[in-house]
Order: sequence, then C-alpha cells, then structure tokens
Amino acid sequence: MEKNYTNYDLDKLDVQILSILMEDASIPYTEIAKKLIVSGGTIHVRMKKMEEMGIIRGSNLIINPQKIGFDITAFLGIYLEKGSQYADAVEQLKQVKEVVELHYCTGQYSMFAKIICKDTSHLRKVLNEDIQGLKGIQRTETIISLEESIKRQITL
Amino acid sequence: MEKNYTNYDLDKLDVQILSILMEDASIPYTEIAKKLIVSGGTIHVRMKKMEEMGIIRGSNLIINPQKIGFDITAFLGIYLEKGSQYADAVEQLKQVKEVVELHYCTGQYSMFAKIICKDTSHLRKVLNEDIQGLKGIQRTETIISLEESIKRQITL
DNA sequence: GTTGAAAAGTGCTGCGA
DNA sequence: TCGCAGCACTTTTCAAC
Repeated sequence: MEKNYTNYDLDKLDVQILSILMEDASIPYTEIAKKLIVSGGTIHVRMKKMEEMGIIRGSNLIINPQKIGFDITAFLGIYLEKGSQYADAVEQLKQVKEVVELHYCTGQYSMFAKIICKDTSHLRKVLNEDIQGLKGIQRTETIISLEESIKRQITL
Repeated sequence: MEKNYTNYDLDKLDVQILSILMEDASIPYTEIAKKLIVSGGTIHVRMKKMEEMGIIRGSNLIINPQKIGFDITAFLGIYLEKGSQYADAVEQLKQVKEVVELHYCTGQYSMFAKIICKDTSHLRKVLNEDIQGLKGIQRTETIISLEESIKRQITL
C-alpha cells in the first residue's frame, strides 16, 4: 500500500480517524468503523498506536467560559527585563490559573499569554496583582478580545 | 441547600464534575461518581442539565500538532483598512484552514489570529497568498511561537 | 494488519424513596 | 430530587486469517 499520504507514520486511515475524533471525541469507535468500512478492532488498534506515539495527548470537555461567568478573554504581550529570566517567568505564570496559554516568541514581546477572566475587575486584579508584580517582568501590553469569531482545530 | 457557590445555576457538585472532565473527558461517569460519593445516575443527570444549558459545547481529542508535522504556531495582528470590513474578513479567514482562532479586539490591531503551519515555507504561503491578499486587510504583524510553555483550560 | 465475536465495563432509563 | 438496578451499548481482547 502506498505510504506517506501525510507526515510521519500516519496513513490515510489514521488521519481519517483523527479528523473525526478531533471534532467530537464522543463518537463511538463502532460508528467510525462503519463510516470508514473497517472493523471496530482496527480503530482501537490505530488509536492505541497513536496514543503511544504521543500524537494524541488526551481528550477534554469543551465548556463555554461565558456561560459560567468568564466573560473576558485577553492576550498579553509581556516584556522581560532580561531574556534569561524566561524559565523563571514560566514557573511563576503557571501559578496564575487565569493564564491558559503561554508562548515564548519572536518579535517585540518576550512572551505572549492568553488569559481568561470573569470581568474587568477580575482582569485588573490579575494584571496588577498577579502578573505585573512578578520578578523579571518589565511591562505588559493588553489586547482584549471582544469576540471570538473562529475557534477550531487544525484540519489534517 | 446553599446555592451560589459559583456563578449561574452551578452548585459545587456541577463544578467538581466539570473540573474532572475538563482535564480528561474519557474518565467514566462511574469513576467520577465514586470520587465525589454520589451515584452514577446523578452524574448523568447533571451532565445532561449542563449540556442543555449550553455550558458544555462538546468534547474533542487533543492532538500534538508537532508530532504530525505542524511545527509552527504563530499569532497574527491584522490591520483592516476600515473597521467595517470585519464581518467580511471573518468570512474570508474561515476559508483559511490554518487559522485556528480569530478574535475581534481592542488595541492596535483590528483582529488577532492564531495560525498553525507545517514549516516556514507553509507559513509564508499562508501569509502571502492566503491572508495578505484578502480584501480589506491592510497589513499584518507576525509573532512566531518558539515554545508553548502553558496550554490548559480555566480552573473553576 | 485486519477481522469478527465474546467478555468486560460503561451509559442510560424507569421505578422507588 | 436522588439513588439503585437492569438493559443496551461500547470498548477491549484474542484467536484466526
């Protein structure tokens, strides 16, 4: 059979399985098997292989943050005093539970974070008390998201 | 019983269920029931209620993009020629499958996007051919993520 | 690697408290 | 409203191809 439909060791079947489950992880293996015209056992074997390869990190429930009172999504450009303080800053930011993503990046900012807060006063508290006071952080720039127009996974 | 442990109609049990499933959606209800010392049926009822309320959007498989050859995560600050072109731009960017997040936002940029590409030449193609050519987009600024240090959901 | 079916475990539903 | 118990469905395993 032809290989290299895509990268690494994934063949077409693997990619099809991933594509389906990336949209909805609750679809049963038996249904996927029917759709792709293979047996349920095969789906199971492929999934196990991909889990062992580290391609699949796990699954999670997607909740709507706004429905439970988390109304503000913001991005934070962070300037460090010295680039070498990066590792330190990561450890400190891990303690701030409102930080949901943190990137070490190129460009004007040393680091770039995504944070989710309940309201403006919560955001102010996180910025002033939890983040700007951290050792090594010089200053931050805040971009507030007024609307999330697209939110999806990559298409394989 | 006391209500308002948190926002809206969620009581402590609901929040505990969500917290567990947000980290790993594959944990069986029976196990959650044991952990929280209630019956499996109760978990089921609570989940159903939260799904109907729109708090739970669904579940999805978390894959490691790097393991399947998507090596570059970048953020894109987008300047529109006119703010009124926002709706148009959203529709056009929905067609670019490398765009996984798009926000309408405050600050210097009109819009802010997160994109995932295979390599630098793929990124260049997406930027030059797919995005910068779109109607209404004046220019973009690219921030490339060299390392994703934190990636998680909000803590309730 | 794949299949099909049997065994084990989980999700769902209705009745009772 | 919650918990228990039985049924239906899914996942998992395994011998055979």
